[in-house]
Amino acid sequence: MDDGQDESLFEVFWAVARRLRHGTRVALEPWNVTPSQSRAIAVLARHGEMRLSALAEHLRIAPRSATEVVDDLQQHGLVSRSPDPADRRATLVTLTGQGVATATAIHAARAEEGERLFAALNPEDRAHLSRILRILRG
Amino acid sequence: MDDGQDESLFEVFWAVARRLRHGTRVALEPWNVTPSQSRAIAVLARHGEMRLSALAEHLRIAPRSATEVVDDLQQHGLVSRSPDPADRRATLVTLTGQGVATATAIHAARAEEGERLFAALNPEDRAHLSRILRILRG
DNA sequence: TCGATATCCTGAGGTTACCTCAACGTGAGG
DNA sequence: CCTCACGTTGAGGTAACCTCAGGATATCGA
Repeated sequence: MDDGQDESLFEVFWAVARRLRHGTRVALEPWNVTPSQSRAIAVLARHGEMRLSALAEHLRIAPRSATEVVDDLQQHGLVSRSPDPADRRATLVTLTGQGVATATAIHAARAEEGERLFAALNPEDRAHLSRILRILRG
Repeated sequence: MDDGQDESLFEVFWAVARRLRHGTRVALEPWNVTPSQSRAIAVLARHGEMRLSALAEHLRIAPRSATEVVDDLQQHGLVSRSPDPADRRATLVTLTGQGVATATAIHAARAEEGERLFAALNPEDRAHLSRILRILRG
C-alpha cells in the first residue's frame, strides 16, 4: 500500500478542486446562469462574435446543443443572433450589452472566489503553486 | 487587466483539474462503469456494507437516486441487496467479490493516472505541492 | 450554368443522471 | 393498538447533452 503521502496527491488535488468548484457555483448564483451558459458567455467574451458552429467547437459540444444554449441565453437577453453576411446559412452569436456586463461580472466573481481560496497561502507558496501548476498543465 | 500571474492561479488550477479528470475518465473506460457508479463503489469499498439511505448521504444525492445507481450496479453484478436484519424496512448494499475486485482495480488505475500526471514533477516540487494542497483543502 | 455535393442550422426525439412527490411496508412510542 | 415516523421504490419531471433527418444556402466540377 501507499504510505499516505503518495495516495494523496491525487486525492488532495481533487478535494481542493471540489472546494473551488463549489465556491464558483455559489459565486455564480446571483446571475442565475447555468454553468454551461456561463461557459458560452466566457467564450464569447474572450473571442467575440462567432458562428454557432464555432461556439459549439469551443465548448466541445455538438452544434445542435449549442443551438439550445444560445436559445436560453437569447431568452435571457444576453446574446443576439444575426445572419452572417458572408454566408447566409450561418448565424452569428453576439453578446448584448447586458451579456458583456454579465461576462465581466462573472469573471470578477470567479477571480475573487479563487482569491479567497488562495488567500490561505503566503506569497512564497503562491509562487510555488503557480510555477508547479504551470508544469502540470503541460 | 491582470498581468497574467494572478489571473492564472484560478485558471491554471482548473486546467490541471481538467487534465486529471480527462485522464481519469479514460482510465475508467475498461471497466465501463459510469462516474457515478464508480463513486458509489468507492464509498462501499471504503466503508463497507451500508443502507441505501446511508449510501445516498455519502454520495450527496437523493435516496431515490441511490436506488437507481444500486439497480445498475446490481445488474452488473457488482453489488447485492440484502434485507437489514436490524430493520426490515431497510436494505443493505454490499459489494460482491467482483465488486471488490473492480473497486481495487479502479483505485489502482486512478492512482496510476495521478502518478502519470505528477511524474512531471521532481521530488522537491511534489513535496511542495502536497504541502500546499493540504493547506488549501482546509 | 447547372447539377451534385457539402455545410449550417434546427425540429424531433432519445439518453443519463439527477430530482420531487406519493404510496407501501415496517418500526416505535404513547 | 393506533398513530406517526422512516426506508425504499414507482411514477413522472428536468437539464444538458446526444443523433438523425431535412431545408436553405454555398461551392465545385463539368
